[in-house]
Amino acid sequence: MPRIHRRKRSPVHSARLGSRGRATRERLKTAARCVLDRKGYSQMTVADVTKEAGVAAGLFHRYFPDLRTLTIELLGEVMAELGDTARIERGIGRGDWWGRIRSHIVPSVENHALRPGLVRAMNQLADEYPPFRAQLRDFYKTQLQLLSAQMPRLFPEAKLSATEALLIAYALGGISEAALRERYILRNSALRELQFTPEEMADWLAMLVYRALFAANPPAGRLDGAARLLAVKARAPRPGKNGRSSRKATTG
Amino acid sequence: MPRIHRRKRSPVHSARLGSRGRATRERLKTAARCVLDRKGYSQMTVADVTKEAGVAAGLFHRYFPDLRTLTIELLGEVMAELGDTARIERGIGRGDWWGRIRSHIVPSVENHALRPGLVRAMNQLADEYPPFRAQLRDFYKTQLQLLSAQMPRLFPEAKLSATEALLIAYALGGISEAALRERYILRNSALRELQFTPEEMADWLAMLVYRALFAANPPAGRLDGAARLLAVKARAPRPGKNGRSSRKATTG
DNA sequence: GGCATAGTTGAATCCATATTCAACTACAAA
DNA sequence: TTTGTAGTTGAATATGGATTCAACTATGCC
Repeated sequence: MPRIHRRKRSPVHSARLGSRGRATRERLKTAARCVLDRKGYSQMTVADVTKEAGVAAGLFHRYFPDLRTLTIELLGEVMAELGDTARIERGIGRGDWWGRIRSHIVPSVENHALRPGLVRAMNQLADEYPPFRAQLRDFYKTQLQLLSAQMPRLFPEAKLSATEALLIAYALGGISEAALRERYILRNSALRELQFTPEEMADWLAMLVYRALFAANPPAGRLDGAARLLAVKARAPRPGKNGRSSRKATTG
Repeated sequence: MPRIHRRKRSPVHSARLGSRGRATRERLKTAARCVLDRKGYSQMTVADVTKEAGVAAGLFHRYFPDLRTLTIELLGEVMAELGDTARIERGIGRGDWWGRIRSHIVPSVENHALRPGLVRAMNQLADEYPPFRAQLRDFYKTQLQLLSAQMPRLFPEAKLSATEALLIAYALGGISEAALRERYILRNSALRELQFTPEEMADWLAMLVYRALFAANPPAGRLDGAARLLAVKARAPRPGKNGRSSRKATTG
């Protein structure tokens, strides 16, 4: 966590900047995006950013009070792009759950594939700075609620409360979160060798989410990269009366 | 990330410590466990630990070269306890997948419930220090491989490679990881109000994992807390020929 | 050109923490 | 009781950044 000291002479307000100033401010932001992606938030220093921007160290504080403020501004912009749920859901039929799930996962895969460092930085900042954590949570929540808000009506017999639905939504969100972190952020070499395209990755993850949610495979027509997964399923769809009967599923 | 400076006069080797020394070393470890749980790794300072232990600041370096070393020693011990997979799998029948999944999740839930801070600290340290990241990955991998190693044989028709199975295992691991983080580490207030016991939480998560893996509900006999989830499933088990047909699942 | 203002520089300073160490204390063996 | 050694203390010092600021430069306007 970049140390933040107390003194603070506030930077020049953006509105009072001339065009040269605005340009420099942008240069710093671009540099920061780059450093953030390379080193992550908790390793970033002011010197990293000014060096990357090709600018004297002291200039930083003319434009930003500290690294955290800059980072929040930056990541906020990324989130705004990503979180355009209207765009994500465009063209998805109301009952087309396979399509909906998949089209929520696709941009997330792309984001991890394209700027893994930024995703990591987001998590670091959220871990260290509660207000941003809240912001990030809201961001996810908005996404998750598109799913969880439907659940009670989708499965009336289960009598799910809104909160129970939320728990399920968080859990399902973890499916792609974990896989994408392992593949793109930690760059697990085995997973890299799979050479999945982002599309295929999205197919596989959407498949798992769909199955966890519906206890069934998605409609077979449009599975694309994930069709092979249809064969991943219990051998005996109707096991006997007690748990032991599932022993049949074993190999050998 | 606690700063680690260069100089370093190495601490007294454990073997040369008298009984008083060993006791103090333990006291520091206990204190560190406590601070770690309270503040996490990246906020912890040497002063925190010595203060908690009720000991002069300088004494720390007689026993440990730096915070990271101490933390690794500590978390390694926690992992050793947790990773006793022999114990976890004891008494589980070979084909009893519901039992196996559930009994892997239970200790993880307990760990989150009991010492959420330590789990968080593990992630922070792994994020900041690659060697520990490798160690942690190995730890999970051991667990995951109990699952992924079986998959190719479990679903021969899917022709899963070992790596593809691993991807699935990571993804499934994310289910409980995300839910437990949200509930116990971030202390999401809505989820807390659910008042799930660790047992119930484990039941729900195991249920979702089982479904994602087998595209079916687990055998009905032993679901305990999660029985209600059986009703969470697609209304039309055999949708028509193309994707659109799943529209039936919609409310209204 | 002369002037005013915005923008830039980097050496000086500040700060929170880590790390050392010389002096001190507690204990145990002789 | 003496004395040697392990253990402890906390003030002094070292570090790696962040932050400031007085001097400097570029730009645009008259």
